Formats: sequence, C-alpha cells, structure tokens
Amino acid sequence: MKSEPSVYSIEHLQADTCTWWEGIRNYQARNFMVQEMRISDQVLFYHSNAEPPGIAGLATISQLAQPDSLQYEKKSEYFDAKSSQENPRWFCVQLKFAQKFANIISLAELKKEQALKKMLVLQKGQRLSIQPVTPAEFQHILKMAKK
DNA sequence: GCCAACGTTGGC
DNA sequence: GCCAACGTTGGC
Repeated sequence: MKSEPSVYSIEHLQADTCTWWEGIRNYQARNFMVQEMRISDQVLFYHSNAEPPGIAGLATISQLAQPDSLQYEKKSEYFDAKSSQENPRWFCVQLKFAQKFANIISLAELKKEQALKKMLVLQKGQRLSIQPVTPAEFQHILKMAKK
C-alpha cells in the first residue's frame, strides 16, 4: 500500500498504532480492499513521492473494509455526491503498525532483484496505490529487510 | 518542474 | 459506446 510520507508515513502509523485507510477513490484499489483483504493479512508500506521512494515497513490488516466516512462529508476533498449511506461507494480497511524497517528498501534496490522482476510496483506505468504482492515476493522483501 | 502513463468525464 | 480532453500519479 502506497502513501506519500509527507502526508502519512510509516512513522505516522507507528505513532497512531492503527489507522483507517481513508480517501481511496479508485475502483481497483477499492475492490482489492473489499474483496481480498482479510484480518491479519500482511502489508508492505510503500513511500511514494519520497526521497528515496521505497518500502518503509510492515503493517497488518486490523479491520475489514467499511464505508469510508469521508465520502459523506461535504467539506472533505474526498466527498462524493453520488454516494449515500444506503449505497456507499467507497470503503477503507484499518491498518495496524507492525514494523518500521531499519533501512528503507529503495525502489532502486528493488529493481536490482531478479526475484522481483514481475512485482507489480516495479512495472512501468503502474500507479495503483494498492497492489497485490505474491508470497514469494513478500518473503524475498523480508529477507532484504534483514540485511 | 517535467512528463509518461493511466483513469475519469462528458459530449456526441 | 467512442474518444478527446482533462486530471492524477509518481519517478526522475
């Protein structure tokens, strides 16, 4: 899951312990949260638009997807007039802090790994803010984090 | 700040 | 349903 650290970083999550992942306004990302994410699933926390961009740590899913309350708030930049309480359009899961990596695993380092050649986040033009990761990719990244 | 890539909107 | 115009993402 990507976040711009100037907006919400792994340090923010560490301080908060848990946070609702509000403000996702992309259907693919929403569907992924609703359909795929389950309690205690592990998450790679990625810093985008950062120096350097890369994986900053780990989180887990602590609550299943629920309607994102910001879609009802007129003053919010995430307000959606086409959404209603009866028929909510946007959802968010709750993330729980797990670990901050001692060193960020930078995008440049990730790109060097043969084992991660197919990882979605490394593919050209892949902007989706929530992406699936295979078990093999996940394990490989854990190994990199320990070095 | 640039810009490629992609998603969304809206006229037709 | 097509597609041009526009907006956003995010690396560089």
